[in-house]
Amino acid sequence: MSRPPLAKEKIVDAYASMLCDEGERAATIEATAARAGVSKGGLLYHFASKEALAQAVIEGLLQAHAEDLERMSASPEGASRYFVRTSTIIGSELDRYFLAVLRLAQSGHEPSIEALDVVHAGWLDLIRVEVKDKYVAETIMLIGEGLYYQTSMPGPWSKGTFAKDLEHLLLQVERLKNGN
Amino acid sequence: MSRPPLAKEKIVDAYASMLCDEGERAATIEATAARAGVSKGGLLYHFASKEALAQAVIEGLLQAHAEDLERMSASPEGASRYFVRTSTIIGSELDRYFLAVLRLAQSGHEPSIEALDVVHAGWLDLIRVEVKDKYVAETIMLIGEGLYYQTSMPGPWSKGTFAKDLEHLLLQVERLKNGN
DNA sequence: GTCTATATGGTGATAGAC
DNA sequence: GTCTATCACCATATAGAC
Repeated sequence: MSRPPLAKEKIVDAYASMLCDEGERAATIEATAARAGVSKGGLLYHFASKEALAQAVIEGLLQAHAEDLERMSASPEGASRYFVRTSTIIGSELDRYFLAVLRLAQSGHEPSIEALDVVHAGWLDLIRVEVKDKYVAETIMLIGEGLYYQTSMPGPWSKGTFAKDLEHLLLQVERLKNGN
Repeated sequence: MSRPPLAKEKIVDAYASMLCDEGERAATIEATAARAGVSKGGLLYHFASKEALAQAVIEGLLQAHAEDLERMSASPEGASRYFVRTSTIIGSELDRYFLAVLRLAQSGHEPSIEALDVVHAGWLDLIRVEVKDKYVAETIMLIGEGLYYQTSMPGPWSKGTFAKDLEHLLLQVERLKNGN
């Protein structure tokens, strides 16, 4: 990373944001260029094709994920609580890249599908270090996943229903872990 | 319903399948027509615009959902177990319509967003009839949601990891319900 | 490094034949 | 009810000016 050209990063970020907010259909090269503040030709100088742009988003996800795994394993609250809690955080870099790659995966983009597999496996592995019972660990992971998908959903119901009950949901996670 | 023209139904089904399998980008009028076995013009006789097609998919979801709620509340195993268990079933009519509307919602389609809110609220309401504790009910719903999103994911990891542990996950749901 | 201009093909929708 | 032909517009990508 060190000092990558500013324009490149702005373009990748714009593309990821477009994918999250408006979907693959709307995430055209021209719309991405406009959001990044460059022209179509300017964008295509940095990324020769749309596929190259997708690749950059995937790399952004993998890097943000690696940093997240470090924070997660170092977290005093424990991996599972960290995972479920941060599932309600939308707008972070990790979150935007994850959602963007998810959109690509959902339209059949193979490299994105593989990247998401790696990311999911990484999270579950860390939860299983803390929570020895395999099925409890999986259940906790599913709660976090469900929470994440609900939170990242556009509708008012999805946005409001679970996120405000986070503390209570974390209590249920504790119950699962401790067997009471 | 009784006896709706066969062609119309085949077209809606083709559009929903395209949305699920290939995403909004690939779900063009022409591709949908080809999958349904009609020409572009033939499709546009039944559905004057793409928006009309989207509306039909939403109606299909709401109807399949209504039927699902009936089965869910009549289910001897209980609403929550029914909900989590059926979250791993992919390929059903309900599943395809849900996923299709989800794709539309994720690209910002307002009517789809509203329909999904209704569907989610309907499921949670029924779970809460069985599971009195609000937060336990929400947790169970999240497990089902997480399971559903993992199962509907293209990658091999997502497909295999949780679905085969379904019985063990249902056991965790019981633990949450019964407080042990 | 960034722009404009342009080639080429896809995409939604209309008109009208059968 | 279904088709072909057609239109206007949009998307990706290239070429070349600055």
